[in-house]
Amino acid sequence: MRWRDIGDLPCSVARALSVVGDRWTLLVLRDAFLGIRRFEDFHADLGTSRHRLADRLHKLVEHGVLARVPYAERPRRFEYRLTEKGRDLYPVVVSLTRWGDRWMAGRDGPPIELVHRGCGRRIMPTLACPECGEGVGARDMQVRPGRALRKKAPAWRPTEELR
Amino acid sequence: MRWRDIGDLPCSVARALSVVGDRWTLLVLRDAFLGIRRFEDFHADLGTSRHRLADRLHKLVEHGVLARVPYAERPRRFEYRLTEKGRDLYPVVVSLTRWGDRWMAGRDGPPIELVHRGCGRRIMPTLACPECGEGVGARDMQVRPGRALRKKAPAWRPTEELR
DNA sequence: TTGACTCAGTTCTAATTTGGAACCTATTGT
DNA sequence: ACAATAGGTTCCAAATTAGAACTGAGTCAA
Repeated sequence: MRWRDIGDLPCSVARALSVVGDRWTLLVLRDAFLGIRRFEDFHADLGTSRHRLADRLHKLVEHGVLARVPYAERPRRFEYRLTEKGRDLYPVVVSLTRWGDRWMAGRDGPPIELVHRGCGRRIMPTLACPECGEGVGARDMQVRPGRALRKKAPAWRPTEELR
Repeated sequence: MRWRDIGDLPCSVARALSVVGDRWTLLVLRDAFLGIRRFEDFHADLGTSRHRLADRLHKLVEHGVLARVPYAERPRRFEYRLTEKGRDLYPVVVSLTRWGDRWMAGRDGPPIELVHRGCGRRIMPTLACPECGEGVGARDMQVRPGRALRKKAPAWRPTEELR
């Protein structure tokens, strides 16, 4: 299977990765969440080739994750801002940050820290059940096919448990 | 900058992506969270080349995300199981699922559904503050440099807000 | 005891993707 | 007139990937 076809699979992870699963794309988004908006700033921060960067930015605009909005006329200049769809990728970036902090940090600890405006404390957001509020991990969740899958492939049977 | 050097950046997202940011790797992990453990099963489910698959599995074992454990002698056979480090990537996979469900699902809705064992309800886990329990999004969090960065590059100044 | 089959790979080649440097265009500033 | 700035595009070499074929160790059935 070719990578460009993964977006057609009946799997939300695959579909999400068809948008953000390329090299650099999630780092572009990390920068966007840090407030970076302009081509030259992305380029300076990422160190990727201008070529790749232009391609990634345009692809994210195509997918509606970033919006290309003018910030100057004469000469016309654009910047790239997160849309709602883009901001909604925050949990992905935070989850990667959290994992990197826990498993890949050097002796000096995490490179950045996050403060929750709501309660003022330094925290790293975690996954929780929106109904009962409990924190959840892989073992707390059970999978079952949704309507889309029951329709297409009624025989599909996910394992009882995530392990 | 070459992709193989991103793990050296003082950024937890970059370091995490140096392990799971390759094509297919997060789909391998999705399968692992669905209970898939054997080479042939991964291969059948993913449709990637055996070549790539073998490479990705071994790389994940090297990084301690999967463990290669024997499940048969004569002939010796191994399966790949999530370690604690691997299970800790659950939030990344769930966040991608959630985003894919919201923004990329077809008319029939999400391909799979999750049930929280704790409260028995069908939910999709969300990000929350572990201290106060509030759900959090990009705009609720503020960034500041951690000790590692204050030491190395005291002038580094993240933007006031995530937008 | 030959031959088919299973599982978990490895090897090879062609096609695709990437990285890096150089170049382009419009405008402003000196 | 000349350099600088911002945001790209073009080109090519190098790295990565996809797909098919092959390997090897052991089992099973006739």
